Amino acid sequence: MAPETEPGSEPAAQPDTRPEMEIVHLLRAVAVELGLHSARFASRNRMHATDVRALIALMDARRAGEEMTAGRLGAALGLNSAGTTALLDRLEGAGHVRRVRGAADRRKVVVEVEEGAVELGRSFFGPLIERSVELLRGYDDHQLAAIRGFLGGVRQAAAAEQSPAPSPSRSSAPPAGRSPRDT
Amino acid sequence: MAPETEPGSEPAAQPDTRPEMEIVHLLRAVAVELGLHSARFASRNRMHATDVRALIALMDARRAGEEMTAGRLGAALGLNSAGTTALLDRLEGAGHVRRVRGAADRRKVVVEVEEGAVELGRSFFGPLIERSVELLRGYDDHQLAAIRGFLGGVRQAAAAEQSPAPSPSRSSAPPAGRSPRDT
DNA sequence: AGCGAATATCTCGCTCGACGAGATAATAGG
DNA sequence: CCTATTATCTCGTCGAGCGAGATATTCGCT
Repeated sequence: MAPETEPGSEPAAQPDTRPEMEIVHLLRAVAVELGLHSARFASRNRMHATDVRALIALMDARRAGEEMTAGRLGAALGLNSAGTTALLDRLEGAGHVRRVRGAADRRKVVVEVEEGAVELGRSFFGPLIERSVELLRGYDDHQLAAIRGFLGGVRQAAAAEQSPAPSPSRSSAPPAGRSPRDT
Repeated sequence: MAPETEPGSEPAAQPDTRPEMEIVHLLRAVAVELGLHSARFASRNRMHATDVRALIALMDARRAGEEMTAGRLGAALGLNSAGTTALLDRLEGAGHVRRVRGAADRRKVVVEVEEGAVELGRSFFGPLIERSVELLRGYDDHQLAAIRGFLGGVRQAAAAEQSPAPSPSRSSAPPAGRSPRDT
């Protein structure tokens, strides 16, 4: 039967000592640490987690050359329209973004990141990115392939995990596990 | 002048095309995906992000054979005592944990995870962990060392990052980073 | 053109997680 | 024992995000 490990205490299922677990926990630790890093950036600039996620989404879009509308941003963050409006009010009030009426479709509100916010982000996340690149330079192609493969595999596993309906998955993953959307 | 990339649009600083950036972004994507995975677990079980983090902290402690008190848990999550009490009320109400008065020090409240919650977590995160282990088995020691090294390095970089404590700007930016703690 | 349906965002009222301040209970020290 | 300290809980409040619905703009159909 199950061996007791701590008399007088919980069963405390034995730990799973496979050597691979070390890396699995390490990955989780990195994810947590990156989250805390963002949180630090947030509170340091009087923002909340959502605001930071929004800025990142906006910069990603900018980098990709696409314009980000209020609706798309809200969808990307899993917020409904009311929450999105509140988010934009906050970001705009803080001077991080600017609302611009859509040129083609004037119902839309295109959200543009202020140069200052970009700079703010770069100054905070830049060093971490540089350090990461530096670390990666120390590995050969065989190793880089492993890192890529492992991260890509975990990402897929975490993303695809138990989805009952294997319907056409849009290119950039929908809100996942969430879809408040109104209207 | 900086070369224009998109006429009629923002300056949109050019993308940083270094090949290492692919992995950097991949790591970020994994972190995001793991976060969403937890969020999925949370909403599927009518919990919030904090509740899941709490359960994880509790199970980590359990695995390490330490007992987790209300105070230590709150500190680990960055909650103040009021928030911690509310959190425990929620978790206990949902039947995921149990409050037990400290045996030695009866002021303390030891939080114990119910077996059902452990099972719930295992059934949700288990497959992802198994898949990760499986992926890792496909690499040789040289590659595993790279994965470990990279993740460990990024973790350190994200954790240690800039904390020079410039000047205690009390009233305006108190929570800075972490440790609300009251008392 | 003209009108109703669809779409994009905003406004209002509410819920609930988290905070600050302080109350209560138990322990440790002299 | 009496006081300082520690651990948790209670109470009142703030604010992020939700649901419902209002408003503005565009699209499709006849």
